[in-house]
Amino acid sequence: MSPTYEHPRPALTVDCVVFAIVEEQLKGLLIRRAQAPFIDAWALPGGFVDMGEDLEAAARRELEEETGLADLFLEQLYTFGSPARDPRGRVVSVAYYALADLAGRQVSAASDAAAADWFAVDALPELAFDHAEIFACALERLRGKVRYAPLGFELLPGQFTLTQLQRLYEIILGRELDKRNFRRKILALGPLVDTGRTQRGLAHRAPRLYRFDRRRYRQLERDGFNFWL
Amino acid sequence: MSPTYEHPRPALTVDCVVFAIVEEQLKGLLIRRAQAPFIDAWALPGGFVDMGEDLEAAARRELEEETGLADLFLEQLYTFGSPARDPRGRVVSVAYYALADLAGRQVSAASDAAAADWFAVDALPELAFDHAEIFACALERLRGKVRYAPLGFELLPGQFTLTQLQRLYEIILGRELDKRNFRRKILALGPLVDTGRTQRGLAHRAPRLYRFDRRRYRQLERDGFNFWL
DNA sequence: TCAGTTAGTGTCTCTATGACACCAACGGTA
DNA sequence: TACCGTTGGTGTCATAGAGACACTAACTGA
Repeated sequence: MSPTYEHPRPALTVDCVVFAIVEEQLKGLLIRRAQAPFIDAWALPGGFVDMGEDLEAAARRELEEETGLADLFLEQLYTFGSPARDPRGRVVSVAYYALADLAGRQVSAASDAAAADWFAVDALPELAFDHAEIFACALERLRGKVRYAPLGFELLPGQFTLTQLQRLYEIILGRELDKRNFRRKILALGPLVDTGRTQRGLAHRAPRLYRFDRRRYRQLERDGFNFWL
Repeated sequence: MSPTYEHPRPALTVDCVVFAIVEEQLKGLLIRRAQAPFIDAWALPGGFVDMGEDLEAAARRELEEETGLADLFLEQLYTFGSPARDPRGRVVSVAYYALADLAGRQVSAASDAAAADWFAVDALPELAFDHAEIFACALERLRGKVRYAPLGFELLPGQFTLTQLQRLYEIILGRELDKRNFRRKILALGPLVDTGRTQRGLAHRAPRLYRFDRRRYRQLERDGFNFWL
């Protein structure tokens, strides 16, 4: 009844919730808006999707433009489309969440952003649009999915110690875990391999470095097994 | 840099994957398209989102217009936005999946659909656009989520027997379950309550009827517990 | 070399899961 | 009305997984 080209169209944006472990806390990345509406307010990095551009590509582009971060783990979260969510008019936003390993990456405000900074997930400032809702949705997803999918490794550098890994899970899940039980279980899963290297240079006993073997994980996944904590 | 109104806009649609148990099989609902492109091809029910209309509302509207089904459990699935997924131009589609209890509902083709029918999920015809991919995504989600969320009950009428419930899980998961273990576990969870009624009129012993108590389930969920099979 | 701190390891108990077989109750039919 | 066929409903035992728990080893810096 209604050919495509006649239909009135909502505008389409992408928004990204980026998580990282910073200073022993789970934090999210926000930018300070340099434009109206909500000028000077904190918001999620994101922006309009270009014609001919894939949604995920748009999310990656906006993320890099506004924060300098590239090549992160990125997954679609949910699409927010309440008619009144943007004062400029009808704007539908496809939200993504991303995980960054903190290993010395520097975030740099750029493009439409006047500043970019990390905020503890339970101490966010007021956010523009419905971004608080999007953020909450992403956090819930992360906390839920980390229990049955190997997301945690995306927040660590390629090689890491078991203590780091355990701390990471404790931070995300918000409760303490038993060291011996944690190690027993996580090593029994299989895809964690000892690199043979140790981390020297710290005061105290040098811990072994492990890495996560994605090939082995995919194999186990196919055989149908149960993750996890 | 780019005010909303100047930005070129993709068209926005919703598509729905509707599941039900029909003739002891998990089936999905498809419509036969009455319009170009893909005229006469089987496709998912769906269509363009109106300006000012919420996304979920659009999904429900299209579903009712094209199949006559209303008031189903409906949840957002994923948003598909490859630039080339629609030959008419850039069309982004927000996909939903729905669960219908088969209790005598009749589907009726209407509006843009020339016909509507149920197909076993492992014996689908060729589908229009990228609808085969959307369908596969929905099926994977259903099979995954049914194991840790009480989706199964949405596929049954308000009162049901434990045998029906067990059959349902066997059909979705594709494997047989032990009757005694199934009952032990599912009753131990709590939110399943005996209505005191039995289903009479069949040949053979009259089974008890149970219902799923959502209030009680939400309570357990808050206390943080682990579902499930 | 010693003090301080983190890394790394095994056992036991309890709970959850999976395998397994029989009697009960109803309707239909002879 | 009795009996046959079919589905409904129940308990135990053996095994595996999860959680609680404390000490020794190894490194750095003073």
